[in-house]
Amino acid sequence: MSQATVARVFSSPDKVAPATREKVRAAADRLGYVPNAIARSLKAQRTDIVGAIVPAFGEYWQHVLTLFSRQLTERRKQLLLFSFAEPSQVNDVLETVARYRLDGLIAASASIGPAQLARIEQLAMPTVAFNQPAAAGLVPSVTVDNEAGSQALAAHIVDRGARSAIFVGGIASTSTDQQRYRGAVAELGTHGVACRYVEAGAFSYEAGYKIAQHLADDVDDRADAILVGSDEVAFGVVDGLRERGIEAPRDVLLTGFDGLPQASWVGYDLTTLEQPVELLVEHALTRLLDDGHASESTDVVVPGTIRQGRTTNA
Amino acid sequence: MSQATVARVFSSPDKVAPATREKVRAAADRLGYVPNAIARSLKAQRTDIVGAIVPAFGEYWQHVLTLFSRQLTERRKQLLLFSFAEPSQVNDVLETVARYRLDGLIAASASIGPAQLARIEQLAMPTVAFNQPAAAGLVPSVTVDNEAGSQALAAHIVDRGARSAIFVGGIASTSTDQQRYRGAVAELGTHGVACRYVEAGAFSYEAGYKIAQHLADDVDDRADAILVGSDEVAFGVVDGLRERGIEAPRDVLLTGFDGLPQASWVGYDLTTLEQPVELLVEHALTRLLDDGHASESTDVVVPGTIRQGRTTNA
DNA sequence: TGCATCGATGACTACGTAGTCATAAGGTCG
DNA sequence: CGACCTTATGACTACGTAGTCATCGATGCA
Repeated sequence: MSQATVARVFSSPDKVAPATREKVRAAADRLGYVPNAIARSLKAQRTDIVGAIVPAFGEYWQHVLTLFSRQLTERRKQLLLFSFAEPSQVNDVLETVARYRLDGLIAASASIGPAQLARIEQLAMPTVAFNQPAAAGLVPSVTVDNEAGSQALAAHIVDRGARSAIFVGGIASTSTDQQRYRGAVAELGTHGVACRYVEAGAFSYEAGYKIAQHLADDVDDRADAILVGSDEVAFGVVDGLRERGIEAPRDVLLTGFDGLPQASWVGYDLTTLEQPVELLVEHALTRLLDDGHASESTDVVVPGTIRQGRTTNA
Repeated sequence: MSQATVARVFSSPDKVAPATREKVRAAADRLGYVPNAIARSLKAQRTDIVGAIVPAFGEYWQHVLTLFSRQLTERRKQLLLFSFAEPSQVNDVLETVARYRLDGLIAASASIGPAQLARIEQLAMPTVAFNQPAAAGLVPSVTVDNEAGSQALAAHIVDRGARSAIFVGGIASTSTDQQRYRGAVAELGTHGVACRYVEAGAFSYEAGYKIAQHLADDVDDRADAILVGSDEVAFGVVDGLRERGIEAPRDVLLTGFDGLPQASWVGYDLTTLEQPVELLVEHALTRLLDDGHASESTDVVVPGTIRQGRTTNA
């Protein structure tokens, strides 16, 4: 047996005579031999690994990651996770990413700014920005239609009789927040409904909970409807308002954004814009792995659908 | 400049004269050179990557994974994710795992049976079974103290006046279910309280929701308390019962197990056994990466603490 | 029987790094 | 000022694979 034959048995078995193949297989079993993917990657210049740069927190990202992992497994690829707790860590993370010659990179975080995107560009690694509108034009991107989604939600609450509204965002400087707010304002404007922006300070349950109590205490400034920029924050808002005796939809109409599984939980039953996450992930991976030619438009925007929950049942 | 000098600049900079170092750095910047981690791994027989085999579903695993990723990032290691939707996929996954020469492997799923653990053993890869009691003795493991936790919860509800109880598990054949049920039965037994086991059929919100409605409809078989084997199922149970007009703690005492973030959300405010997940993860990684000598006991069991929520506020 | 063809296999090499050893340049001290 | 030591650098090799090319035996056909 030569090393070459063994290699063939594991990489292109049909090029080896069946008898030899079996002998090699048996010997491998006996000796506990397993092909070395590292060496294979070095030689083949292909790792079968896709990297993902994501924030270390947040229900939404956990949910998305799970889907990426599932779909990658189906394609016989692995997911290498690069998570970061602080935006300041992103640069370090990028340098680490650069060292692994990944087959593709998923950039999923508002903390990845233009400078970082430029660095990614340099790496000459197939990249997709996932739900990060600010990256559009700089890097191929796949995004849910934030503006249209927000417009739909706004139209929905106007339809339910809202004459005043507040938009609760997570972090004002993020492009998702801006797009979602803009969509809401645009639609509400055509109906003569004003909409103030309020910043919760984070994309977290706790931030939503706190800001809701402030809103509740500020009696001068009640609104018919509260549009929350993301589901996780919305859950906090729902609970914070409840704490003050304000219940949706009785006292206020309330919507989220994202369509997390928990939004369907009966305890919240939130009206929200459901992202077609499976589809988004599929688009992202197609773009990353199958494409090659940038023939099609590099920025994909996929519409979401309204999930009608109890919180806007007038 | 020789290749050797360049290598030194990136792996042990202090062995290179400052002037040379800067020249190399500058040239690298100019040419876009980045060290190749794949080649490095091949040579060094060390990948700086830790693998994790986890189910593709479930809030709990998402939560744990996030923590692993965070702690690994601090140790300058990466997390390579191997997720599977069906238990039948585990064998395939294991073969893939074997090919990557990982620095360590986290086996976290009840679907990894003795046969699979034996295979893992063969790989001669540092391994830790995470919250998978059945692996104890076969592979080093880190687990929360399921029995003691369940006992504590049982004592708690007895203290709150429960005279009858039901245990709602996810999947009866899993070792976590069994340990948690056993703990409950043991403690309740000493107080003369019977405790039936009911299987939800999955570790999911939906399973809990459905089983709760069955329980509610079975009027002959009401109990003072329901001990649910995991938080995610418990959320479903809470909502399923509410749907039938049964509210905790008014009509029944209710507890979960795990201590997910959502348990603290005011909407549920669940009494549950909080796992010290940070600590568990730390133990797991220490065992995996720092240890080397199996001097200390290989099976670590860490106690949890009760989180007192509204659902047992008699 | 001789020649062309084809399938199976082996020898060899490159992928990019890190460690070993050798070598050259500079510095110290008697 | 020379023997010795230190520091910086280069040449070389192995890690385990896959692809290229060469080799060899068998088969088919005239």
